[in-house]
Amino acid sequence: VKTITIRDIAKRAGVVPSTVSVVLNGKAKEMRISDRLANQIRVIAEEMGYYPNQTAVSLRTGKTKMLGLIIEDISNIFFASLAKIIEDEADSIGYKVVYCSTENNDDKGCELIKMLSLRQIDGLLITPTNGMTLEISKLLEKKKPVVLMDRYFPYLNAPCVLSDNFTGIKDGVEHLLHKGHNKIAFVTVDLDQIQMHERERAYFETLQSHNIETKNNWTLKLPYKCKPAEAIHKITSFISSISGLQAIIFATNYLGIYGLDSIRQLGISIPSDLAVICFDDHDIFRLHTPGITIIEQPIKEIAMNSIQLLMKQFENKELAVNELQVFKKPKLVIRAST
Amino acid sequence: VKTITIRDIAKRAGVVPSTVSVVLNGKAKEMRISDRLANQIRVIAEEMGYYPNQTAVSLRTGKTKMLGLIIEDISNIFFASLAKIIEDEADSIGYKVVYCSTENNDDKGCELIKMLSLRQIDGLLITPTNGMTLEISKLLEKKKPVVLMDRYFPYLNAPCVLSDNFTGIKDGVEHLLHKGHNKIAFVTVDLDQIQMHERERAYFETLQSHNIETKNNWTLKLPYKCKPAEAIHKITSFISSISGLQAIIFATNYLGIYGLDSIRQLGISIPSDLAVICFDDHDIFRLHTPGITIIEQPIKEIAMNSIQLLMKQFENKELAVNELQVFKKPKLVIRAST
DNA sequence: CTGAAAGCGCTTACAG
DNA sequence: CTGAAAGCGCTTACAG
Repeated sequence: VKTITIRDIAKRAGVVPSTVSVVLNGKAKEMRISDRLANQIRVIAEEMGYYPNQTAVSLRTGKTKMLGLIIEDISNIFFASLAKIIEDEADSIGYKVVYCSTENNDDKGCELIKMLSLRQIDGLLITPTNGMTLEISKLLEKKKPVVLMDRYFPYLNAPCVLSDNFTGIKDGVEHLLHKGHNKIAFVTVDLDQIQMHERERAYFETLQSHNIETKNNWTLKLPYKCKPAEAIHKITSFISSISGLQAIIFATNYLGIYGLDSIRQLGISIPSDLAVICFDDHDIFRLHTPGITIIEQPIKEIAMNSIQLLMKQFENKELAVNELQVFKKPKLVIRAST
Repeated sequence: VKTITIRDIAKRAGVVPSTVSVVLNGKAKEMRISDRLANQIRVIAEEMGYYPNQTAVSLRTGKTKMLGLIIEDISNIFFASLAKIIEDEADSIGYKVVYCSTENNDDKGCELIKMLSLRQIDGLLITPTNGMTLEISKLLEKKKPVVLMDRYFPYLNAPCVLSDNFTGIKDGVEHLLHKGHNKIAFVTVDLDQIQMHERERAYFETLQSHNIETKNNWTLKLPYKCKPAEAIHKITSFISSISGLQAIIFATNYLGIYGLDSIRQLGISIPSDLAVICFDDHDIFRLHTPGITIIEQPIKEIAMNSIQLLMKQFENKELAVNELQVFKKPKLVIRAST
């Protein structure tokens, strides 16, 4: 099956290919081509079922109308949700998106940036790993449109859109304090990522600013990629090790799931009025967690804002300083308990 | 920042661009280019940080090394999991993947096929909606490599890789019968998709083949995109409407989640020994469902097999008849109860 | 108003 | 062994 090109149409219309190109790109007026001829060309193109070869267009124009989405893991519900909103937004401006998972592996992440660059991707949305700093700074030098999401590098002048992790946890802590819970534990994950640091910092600083006692052994740091059984065990013994515990904050929902489930599953006796707050990634989990308070990630806001920042770069607009680091505040959602 | 092309290297090496191309494509031997020169060219390319422009390669060769993944919704954990495995598999053979969500909308699905085609995508992996039949048959005509996943059209000769939904439910039913449960309800979703029909058929036929009574009002069909609250309500009253109910099968995990959660959440009194089986999509859910039996979707097998079938088509191999419709059997996973 | 030409960066058949 | 040329399908600056 031969594909229809601009030449085929030109031949049929009795004009030269460039005329067809001009018409089909809506520049007929500009080039003062008669309406009659322009229309005729459009009709023929339609009849012949012509679609421009995007590869050829890309080679010529240098634009692929494709976005690269580099995330930790597409099968993770947080990133999958992000991916959906990004797909929708990209679609609305005529872009398709190529996704790639870093699996939090620096080398893989850097490789992905290279791969996508040589495919002439127009812009990159990245949830970076720490080891990607250099590669990202190269992109910035090349003026390649790029937006970091969810994580950022303090010393890199890259546009980024983030959860306001600090305020999220701060709000959570203050919610608990307001309810009269002063003895609050904190469960997090041992990941050297800025967002995890921010959450931990918020936990300590908020309590301190309210003159509430904090103790290091009220904090549990689970290894990244901790096996569920191990996580459950550690969380359980952690909880029972603190007498008079009134509340617990899970700094990631991943742990939250294991944690809450573990509690139910093992039937551990914890105070039935233990207040639980969990940093959350997605809607779906809320169904499973009656009685807990969710710090809801502003996924939609992050995704939409990221695309906007990318578009500004496409238009060669300078980003204002206050657009370089955008913080989207999580929302506290209180689930009715059973 | 100027990008390095084959010409720059040629100039530096004192040869003509085609020589560089030949060497860099590993055809130096073939073209009887001296090892010394070949090496020199490779070194220069390396030094200059050369990467071939994929767009140009694509235009010339007609291959983009990109796959299109058309699914219902990337934010759905089933498809996200599929997407991850497909990403990995594609990566291992040097392909990137562009994803698009149909949202079960026929028009959108057809549009996506067109969009991806004009981007010269090398092959398509599709979980089709019913209305995509025509567009897919066009692809087949054009000999465009395509594999349908998870769903298929009985009258379309397209390669497809599917869950063996019938056997999955059949195994589930027989598992229940074996345990001595004869009064089994079935909760499904009102979607005109072949896999849902197969699951329902398996429920009825398996019971009938064992001479077990079935009644139509032991089946609940929820509307697609039923709101959680509504689903919970319907499932709850459905369960309590059947006296002496011994077991229940959820034909999708989506419902399963709502269903099980609803039971807990509303504290409805159901027989504590009610056996529950749920068609499942992904690992993560199993954590939430102690005591139920999962019919586990063979996601990994489907994804890997699909890529293989696509590759065969890339190599212009004819597919054997038994490769045209591949059924991957779900696995029964019995979760320890609390 | 319209046409001829150059060129995006590459690969490959062809000629020496 | 190596080089010159054509061409993938398009867009755009240029010339009439």
